[in-house]
Parts: sequence; structure tokens; C-alpha cells
Amino acid sequence: MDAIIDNAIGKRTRGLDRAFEILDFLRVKREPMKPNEIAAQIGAPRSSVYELVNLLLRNGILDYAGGEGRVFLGRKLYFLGSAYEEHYDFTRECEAALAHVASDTGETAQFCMLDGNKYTVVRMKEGARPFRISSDVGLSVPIPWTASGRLLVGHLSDTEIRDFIPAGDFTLPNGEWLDPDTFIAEVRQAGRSGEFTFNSIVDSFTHCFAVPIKGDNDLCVATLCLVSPREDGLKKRTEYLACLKSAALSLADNKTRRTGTALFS
Amino acid sequence: MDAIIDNAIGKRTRGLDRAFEILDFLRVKREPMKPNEIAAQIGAPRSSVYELVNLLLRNGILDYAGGEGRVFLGRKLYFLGSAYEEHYDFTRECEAALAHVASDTGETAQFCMLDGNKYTVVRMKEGARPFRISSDVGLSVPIPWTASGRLLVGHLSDTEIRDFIPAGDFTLPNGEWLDPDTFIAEVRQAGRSGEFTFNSIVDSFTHCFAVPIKGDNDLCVATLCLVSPREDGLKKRTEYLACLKSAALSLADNKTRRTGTALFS
DNA sequence: ATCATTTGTCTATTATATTGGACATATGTC
DNA sequence: GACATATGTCCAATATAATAGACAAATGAT
Repeated sequence: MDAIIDNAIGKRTRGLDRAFEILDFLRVKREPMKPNEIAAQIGAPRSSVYELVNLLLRNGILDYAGGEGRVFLGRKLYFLGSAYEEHYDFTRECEAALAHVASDTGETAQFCMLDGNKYTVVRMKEGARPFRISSDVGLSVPIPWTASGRLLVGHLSDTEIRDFIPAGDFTLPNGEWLDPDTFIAEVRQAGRSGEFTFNSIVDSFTHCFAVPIKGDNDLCVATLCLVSPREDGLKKRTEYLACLKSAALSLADNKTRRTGTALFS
Repeated sequence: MDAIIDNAIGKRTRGLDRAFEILDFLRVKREPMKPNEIAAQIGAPRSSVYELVNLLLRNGILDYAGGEGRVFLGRKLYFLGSAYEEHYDFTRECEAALAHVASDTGETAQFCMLDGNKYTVVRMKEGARPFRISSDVGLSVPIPWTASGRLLVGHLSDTEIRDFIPAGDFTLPNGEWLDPDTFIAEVRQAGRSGEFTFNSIVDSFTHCFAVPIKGDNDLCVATLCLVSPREDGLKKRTEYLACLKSAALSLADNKTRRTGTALFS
């Protein structure tokens, strides 16, 4: 979305693209907004946004919510999302795997995927600690910031990775710049060992574990992750990794046992 | 969607509308399809469908699935649907209410809403009988065919109801025609008594119970339904209705207790 | 009360999206 | 082989969608 460079001025953006930009924006904001605000914040012409919002309202893709003309994601999106979920029926197994990992380790377990060229937490199960570590489900995060990111782009070539990840995403939250070469080396290493663990780049107190969940062509379509305090993460590394890997395998096995259409696209 | 009459020939259909027509079509079909098939079955120009499908693929709204160029609802729709679900967080209470009703009565309990101008089962919990009655979740059904339909359009005026429901939907599955006047009378009666029960029109062996779940403005935004064999339905009518009503109330109560944005739009 | 900002509606203009149909392969049937 | 059907790509024509900007009402600040 933001990766697409429209250099030439005087260009118009296609309605459909703009529409999904609006939907994605609301998803990230996670609260109803006025068309005017939306237009301002995504940098789109107000008239266009008003027109599109009305169209989307008519289709049930957006609903009025929160009063004062504010709109939010609509009921129809829930229906469409449910149909997706039913077709690629991973919810049940996924939930079970997360619960298993979280209860075994006491740490926060996450199921993560790519959302376009970003990383996102699809489902999460918090651990049993008094102070639990959690993150926002559904939030899009630059791929290089995450352990899972090293696994999720493993099927791409070096140049594909460079093209795929927005250049700005190599700038870490603390302002430092991560050399793409370094990142790619980590990707390859993660691909070989089937795991990636590190002290998180996005904060100073967590250690992250990620293992791949393989799809049809042995591609990594998702990851199972564990987020723990650094000390515990280093101490129980072997145990945590084993737990994650067995859970990831059970997910993949469930998939291959299923007949008909593939679980993961 | 199909209700919108585009009489004038030589007219073009807007891409956005066509796009969501495609998405809805896939949702109903519930399986991956080739662009060509889609075009043929929804009666759209092939070139248009190919173009739109490619656009939707680029946006992650559609994904390749099932091989041979077939496409199905994409991952991004799941993300958007999840955000909707999280915002209008009814899933948990809803699931609990359904489980409660199903276990108390032993019959199939359903949570139903409008999907545009159709009726649809959003969530369902089957009963404990050896032969259980169930229906497809997510399938769109003409409003007049259902008990819930009498409640879901209760906030509309007579003429609004006539305009809202496609004329063809008054033709029942057995070919008979239901007089809109009769239907509207039933709607009003259901509105007054806060319930509607009848021997189902769509088959010969079920009895349906529906009670409203009220939203913000005391509008019926959803229904809780019970589907039972006719004999049992008539015998235990009072008991079943009481169970449904208490469950519906608990759902509505949970809603009002919540602060901030309203649970139901 | 005055001024600035926010919000929504409504045009006219023009860049372009939608479409019919031509073309090119598969795939299947007889 | 001959024929019909299914599938995907491409292009030119024109109907129309995206946009800038004018307008006005509502809101808020001072």
C-alpha cells in the first residue's frame, strides 16, 4: 500500500485501492472515525473519501458507529472473514496449540503471519505470569523488527526480500538502521535451523522465540512465537524451543491430514 | 445486491460494487473458483472480472487457492473481520448464550442477523439429540422464510419493509406466495409480543422459535433462535421460550454494561 | 461577537476504468 | 482430425469515477 510509489503528480488513485486503504486504516486505528478525519489522515481528497465511504456503507462493508457520522468496519466484513476462517480452518488447532504452549511455558504465545509486507499477530494467548507480556493482535509491524520476520520471508530470494520490505522498515524503533545484508543473513540462518531467537529489538526486556509453520510447498506461512522476559528466555531456551517446535509440528500435521483444499494458501 | 435494478442497458457497473459482488459470491459458494466461472455465474463481463480479481489479489483481499488459477477470499478479509469482531465484541457472550440454550433445551440454538436484505445465521450451536437439526452458517436466506425475519425488520415501516425485501423473496421454497400484508401483520404481532414461533416454512418437520436481541435504540439487531422437531417444539413451547428470552436478555445486559462504543451498530 | 476550524454537500473537468470483442491456447467430445 | 467449449490476455472506445474547489452550516476559541 504505502510501498507503491506514485511519483507522477496529477495521477488519480483507483477507487478500489483507496477503499481498501480506508478499511486498513480503520483496522489499524481500531475505532470509528469521521470521513473527514480519515481523508486527512490517509492524505486522500475529501470528496473521494466521502464518495467511497458512502459506497462502502451501502454495501455493508462499513457501518455507522460511534455517532456523529463516524464509521467503522461493517458487519459484512465479519461475514467474509468468517467464511475465510471456515475455509482455512486453522482456528481450532491454532487456539489449542497456543493454549498448550502458553500453559507449558507460562509465557505469552503468538500465532503470526504476514499481512502484505508487514508482520502481524493473528492470535495470542497470554502466559500465566503475574506481569504478562502481550502485544496488540492485528497490528502491523515492520518485518525486520521481529523474530518471526526472519522466518516469514525465507522463501524469497535476496533481491525479492529487498523489494518486498519497505526501505524504511529497516530503521528500528530506537532509530538505528539494520543493514539489509545483516537481516538477510539472519533470514538464511533461520531458514536452515528452523528457528530464530533473539533479544527483541523493539524493547529492552523481552526475548523472542519463533518457529515456522510450514504450508503446502514447505513454505513458511506462519510462525509460532514465544515472548518471555530475557532472563527466563535464556535460561529455558532449550525447553521453550522444544515446546514451540512440537506445537508447530502438530499444527502442520493436522493440516496435511486434512483432505481437499489446503489449509494454508 | 441482486435487489438493485439496473434497467438501462449500456450501463457500466462500478468496480467497487462488482468487487464486493465477487466476494459475496465466493462467500456463498464457499469454495475457490476460477475467474472465468465467477464471471459466468454472476453475469459479469469476463474482462472486468479478470481485472478486478487481479486487483483484489494484489490487495490480499483474494488469495490463490485450490490450484489452476482458482481464487478464494483472502487473508486480509480475515484480518478485517477480526477487527470488526474485536470491536463489537459479542463473540464470547454470544457463544456462551448459545451453549447455555443448547444445553438447557437439547435443541439447536442460532444467533441470526441481517446480511443486507437477507437473513443469515451468524453462529450456531447444535443440540444434543441423536438426530440434530442444523443449517448452514453464513448462508443468506429470504427474510420471509424465517421466524427471525419477523423480528429483524420490526423497526421498518410497512412501506419500508416492502421496499427492503426483494419481491421474489415472498415466494416460499414450496412455490407458494406469501402475501406481504400477512407477513407485515406477523411482523407487527412479533414486535408486540417480543417473540415469534411457527412451524417452519422451509421444511415439514421443524418448529422455530425466535426472540429479539435489542441494540441501542431498542432496535432488534439480532435474534436468538431455537430449531426443534415440531412435536417437541409444541410440547415444550413455554419452557423453550423462557430459556431463549433469558439468554437474549443476558446478551443485551452485557452490552449495556459495556462502556464506550455500542456493542451493536 | 468575531474569527478559524471542522464537517459535509455539490459541482465541472478530465483522466481512466469498464467493457465488448478479437485473439490465442487448452481441453474435451465425437 | 474436426469441432465445440473453457480459459486467459490484450486493446480501443467511451461512460464515468476521482478529483479540485466552491459553498455553507456547525463548532469552537478568544
